[in-house]
Amino acid sequence: MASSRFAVAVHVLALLARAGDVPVKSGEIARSVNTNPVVIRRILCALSRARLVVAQRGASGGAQLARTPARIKLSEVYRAVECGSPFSLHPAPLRRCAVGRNICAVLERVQGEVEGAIERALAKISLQDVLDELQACGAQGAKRDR
Amino acid sequence: MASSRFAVAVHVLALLARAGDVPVKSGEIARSVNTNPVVIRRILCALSRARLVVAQRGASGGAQLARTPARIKLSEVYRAVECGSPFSLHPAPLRRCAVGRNICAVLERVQGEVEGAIERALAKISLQDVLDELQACGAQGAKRDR
DNA sequence: CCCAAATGTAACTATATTGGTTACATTCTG
DNA sequence: CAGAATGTAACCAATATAGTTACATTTGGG
Repeated sequence: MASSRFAVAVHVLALLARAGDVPVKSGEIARSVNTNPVVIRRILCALSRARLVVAQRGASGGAQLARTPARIKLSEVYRAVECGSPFSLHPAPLRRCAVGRNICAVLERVQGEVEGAIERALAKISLQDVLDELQACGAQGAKRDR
Repeated sequence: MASSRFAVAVHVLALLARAGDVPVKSGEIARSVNTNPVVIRRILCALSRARLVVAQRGASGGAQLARTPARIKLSEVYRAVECGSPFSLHPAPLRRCAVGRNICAVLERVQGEVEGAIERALAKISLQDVLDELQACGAQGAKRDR
């Protein structure tokens, strides 16, 4: 089961970007994503640990981007909220078999190649690129909603 | 939860490669992988549908590679047994929000980039490469076990 | 020609992950 | 200091995965 945390995280960051420097509350974000505020806070928490957003507690708190959208790469977002590899190794192959004994070492290298490929693909895309595409997609879109 | 089907599939194919043209039974494979024969048969079934192996039913049946190891790319194996994307889109963002309305289209493109990157990374590795690395890893390894 | 052995597959179970929800301690601001 | 927000724990439902049993189907050998 692939998680949707990355998708939600990008959605969240896009909303924060459009809000500029006014802090956005988890409840508002949750409405746009169409989920529960706690789910959003969990994502925000991960993004905050990764230094991509800053959250302010207390009354009139909320979250803002920690950097300009051009300086946030999707690879950082991915690392912040997903586990990394699209497949895992099998637990305990038979050690008294030439294949079973060594296959995991080989597969770990393959796993490394794949993770690197994902990382590089996502490093090419910035949050600003996402905003630009959103703008292009929604050329018909209203400006004055949130 | 990332599945281990790809890892098991590569393990299975390596065993078939080493068996040459003698058919290997799911039970024998299961012993090396250290799992249940049905789990192996499920993987073999997917690999068979992808035309990577041929299975023979009935007494003295079993599975063999459908091609030489050099002509089997790990990208084909991955496609045969895994679902594709390491992340999924979130179900139903709010359509009356400029971001919510268009984010999924943008994310689908990102998803495409990532899937392409995985595909290309795995297309560079053949089953023969895996066999060579197994050999290198297990240079100390016995030849006469299965 | 049948029987043993193998695949293909359905059905069920246990376990883990994910996302949704409630609840609440903590931390701010006005 | 009161209200509002985050951070987080605890729980639940839904789903995916892998393991297991069971069995219909197929096939080759005696």
